[in-house]
Amino acid sequence: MDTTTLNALSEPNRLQIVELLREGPLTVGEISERLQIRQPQVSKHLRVLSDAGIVKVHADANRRIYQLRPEPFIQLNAWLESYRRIWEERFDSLDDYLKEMQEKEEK
Amino acid sequence: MDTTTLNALSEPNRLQIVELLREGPLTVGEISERLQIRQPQVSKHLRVLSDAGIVKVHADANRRIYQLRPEPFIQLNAWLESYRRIWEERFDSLDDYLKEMQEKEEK
DNA sequence: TCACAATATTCCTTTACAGGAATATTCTTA
DNA sequence: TAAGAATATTCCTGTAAAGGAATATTGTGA
Repeated sequence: MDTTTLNALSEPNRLQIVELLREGPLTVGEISERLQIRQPQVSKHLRVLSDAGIVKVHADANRRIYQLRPEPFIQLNAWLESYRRIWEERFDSLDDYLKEMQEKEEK
Repeated sequence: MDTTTLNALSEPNRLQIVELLREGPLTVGEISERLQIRQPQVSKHLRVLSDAGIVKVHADANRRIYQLRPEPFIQLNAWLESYRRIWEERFDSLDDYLKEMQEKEEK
């Protein structure tokens, strides 16, 4: 797992943009209006999201339509899978660790 | 979704620590050694992870055993769920958007 | 071609935060 | 109780990055 996706999503305004785009593609102006963020900042955030591969652009006249790309989410999901055992695990792994420590000390 | 979890995970060294802890609980010293990061930095990163609720500590003599907490991962997974339709969706949502735009202009 | 609309970029300032080094704290054991 | 582990904290410095304001760019339609 590389941190570019997480990093891009960790900025509050950027996360808001992503959550908004979850409902469907939007123009820069629409995003700016809906979120009450000035247009230049929206463009900058979209740039970061685009560089991270989280959104893609489609030119339509002099508008730019932004939409989410599925890949990073699929990737994130795959990464999370490897942690699934942590919350499905019935036994307390801390006990295991302490037992191990004890065994080492007995040697 | 709040950004504290994402923010904590977006730092490369911190992510490494989390990935290491995925295998089981570890001491500060063990983390420091395994990842070749100086102890004070490890402690600092663990502090951030702890504040974010990603890890919990268990005192054992003068050692501190850190281990992952499941909650943030469960939460992250739930959040990701809401994006699942994006990558499972068969139809191209961009086309829908363009059609909507066209309809609006015809009015 | 010109004026305007939509978007991107640049420059500046401020703030958050990571790492280094040193030191403080806490616990154990001899 | 003193010394030494293991860990946490503090202070400092450098750097990345976010927001504001202004401006550049690109495309459209008259």
